[in-house]
Amino acid sequence: MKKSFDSPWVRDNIGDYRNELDLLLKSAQMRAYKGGQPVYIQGERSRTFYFLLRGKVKISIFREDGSEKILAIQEGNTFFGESAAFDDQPYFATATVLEPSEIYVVSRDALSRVIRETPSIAFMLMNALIRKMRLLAFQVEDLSFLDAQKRVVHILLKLVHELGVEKEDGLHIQKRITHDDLARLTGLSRVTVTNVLNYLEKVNILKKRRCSLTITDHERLVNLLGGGLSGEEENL
DNA sequence: TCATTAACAGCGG
DNA sequence: CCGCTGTTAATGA
Repeated sequence: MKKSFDSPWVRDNIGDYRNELDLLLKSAQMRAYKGGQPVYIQGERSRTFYFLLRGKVKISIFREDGSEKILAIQEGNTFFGESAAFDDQPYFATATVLEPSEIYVVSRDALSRVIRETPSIAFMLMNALIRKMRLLAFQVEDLSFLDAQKRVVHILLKLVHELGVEKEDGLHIQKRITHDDLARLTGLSRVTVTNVLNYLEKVNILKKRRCSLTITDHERLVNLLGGGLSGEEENL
């Protein structure tokens, strides 16, 4: 078994389905989006879904008071809004473009047409959907069972696994991530995230600069998470 | 006890 | 100037 490192930072949904993707995108329309624009909003009904070719999109759930739970941050070669391809329920989340992006718009009708000719296109989408389902399930697990410190530790492990780069002083997370981002990803308050990060720095597990983190002692970070997570590898 | 909200000050790009 | 961070006080489960 592998550790549950599926990161909310989603970077490729395609895998071995290059040909299927090309066929699908032939019947899609490309649009350019500026940063800050919404692609769709929670509650909207639509018969179109999206493929992010290049750029960055945030998928999140907002409440009336403005608080936000980030479900995923997606970069190039990923699908989003897939629910609209399959049923008539409104979108359950909001998709916001974070930087200038090129996005293909695919209609449900076009999808069912190309699936009839090339059924493996359906498997491509199922593959993307299952990966997101797993990602969401792991977030539900953390929200249900982990305390604040472990939630921060786990998101750090996921991010470092997905985005980590070896540096002289440790594993560096090569993305601009604020304490606020971590709070919205983990369902914690910013104060709590800052406190945990300060503690981890005090005990020499990581170094932080503004918007940047370096893990200097990965092993002890893993130990802080402790056992008990499903899918976690046993080292006997 | 642990975490949250609100508020504010200092830092720095 | 504005966004990010560190910190405190008050409040709640």
